[in-house]
Amino acid sequence: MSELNTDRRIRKTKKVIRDALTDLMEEKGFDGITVRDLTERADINRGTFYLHYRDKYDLLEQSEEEILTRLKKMQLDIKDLDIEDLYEYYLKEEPFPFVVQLFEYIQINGKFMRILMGPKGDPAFPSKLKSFLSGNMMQNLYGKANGNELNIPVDYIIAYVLSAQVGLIQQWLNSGMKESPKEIALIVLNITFMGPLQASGIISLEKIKRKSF
Amino acid sequence: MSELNTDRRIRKTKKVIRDALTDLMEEKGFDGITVRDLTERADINRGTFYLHYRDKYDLLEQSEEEILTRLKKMQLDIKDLDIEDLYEYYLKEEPFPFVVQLFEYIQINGKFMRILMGPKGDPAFPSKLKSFLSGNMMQNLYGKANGNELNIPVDYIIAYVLSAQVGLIQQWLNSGMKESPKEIALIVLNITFMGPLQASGIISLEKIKRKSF
DNA sequence: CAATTAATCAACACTATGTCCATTAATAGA
DNA sequence: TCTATTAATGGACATAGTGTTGATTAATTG
Repeated sequence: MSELNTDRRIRKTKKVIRDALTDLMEEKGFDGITVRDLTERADINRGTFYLHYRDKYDLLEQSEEEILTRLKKMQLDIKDLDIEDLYEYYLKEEPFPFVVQLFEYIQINGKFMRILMGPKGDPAFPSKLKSFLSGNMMQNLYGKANGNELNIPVDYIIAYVLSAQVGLIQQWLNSGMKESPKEIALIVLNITFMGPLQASGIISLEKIKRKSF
Repeated sequence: MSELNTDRRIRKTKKVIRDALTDLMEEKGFDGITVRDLTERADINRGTFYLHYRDKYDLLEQSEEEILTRLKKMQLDIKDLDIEDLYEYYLKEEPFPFVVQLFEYIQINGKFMRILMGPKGDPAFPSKLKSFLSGNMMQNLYGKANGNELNIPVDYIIAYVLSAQVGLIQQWLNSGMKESPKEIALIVLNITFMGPLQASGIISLEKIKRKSF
């Protein structure tokens, strides 16, 4: 409900504060920012800041929360995602719709998310993004991945995939979002399914097979 | 040379400050820490801190730098690493020695690195670690990965692999370093070579082959 | 147009910063 | 063991940021 603020002044104030946050984070990093910095940059009275946020941490949290809750809203219809469904898309060489949707939304908040996940950003945000992605895609992996021949603990598989996917998002943001959401979603699908070395053609699929298999 | 400080007092002071940094970062996150906090926790005079560090950022940077330069020292003998060499290890089911060495060193600084890369840590450290890993392992991938059938830009492959590997390191640290450096190095090798879904047995190698190939 | 409420301004006590200086204590080397 | 050196201490300083308050001004809504 905090979105549907009726008073134009509040909307305007919150906007300039958040714009100031984005810019200043890029310049000096989040923990180099003071409330003074924010209000000077936003050209508002310092007291006004405290009318809306408890402190700079509250501002950051609210800004992140807004992004994550909107992401969660688009997630509802794919709760019972199966690896076989994904496989169908892989065969059709089509990106999975949810992932396209995800990148479309990321694109909207591109600048802020790029900074948030960058070296001057919030060290907690990648974890938050991972646990969002995890909620979507990882449930049924748990079951299927047990008892694999190499005995790699499932947690490592999950950590690998989540971290890699966040890395792809970061690379996309840092390189200026040149690919369309569809294109980048297809890249994600292919690398994830084939593995990085196979998808890039560095190693052929045949070479992977090992004597022991 | 800053390591070989002859004066015992300096060594002692730096140690208690860095221990305080580690503990306080775990408790309240780096940017919640004040110099007062540090010196109270370390039980030294506040002025003493400024005898050794310019501010808390200097302390963090020196602490990270120490870890990274030591890492770089062990890296020298594997500069001309080839993907074929790695492939030999993969076939022999043996971890690559440098990676074992890497995890042995990480283990020594386990607690600090875990916190540094965690949600209360330094958002810049994962990038630093990536660029270290990149210096080692990525040069010759650039050449080989061009002109792959899927036309995935090489930067995405690299971002994927680096991010995934950092994710494995984090998972290892966060789960208490239960696997030996050899074991975790082998896990890294297998997942990287086969891809996560294949290594975990979720998808068979045969299924990956696609009509278009 | 009137009632409401957001934004401003100035002031407050408080905490942290980084830098002094004089003094004390520990250390290394002769 | 003694001495010169230098690290650590304790206290003080100006400066800057924090979060809150109360009185005042200005914008917004219905």
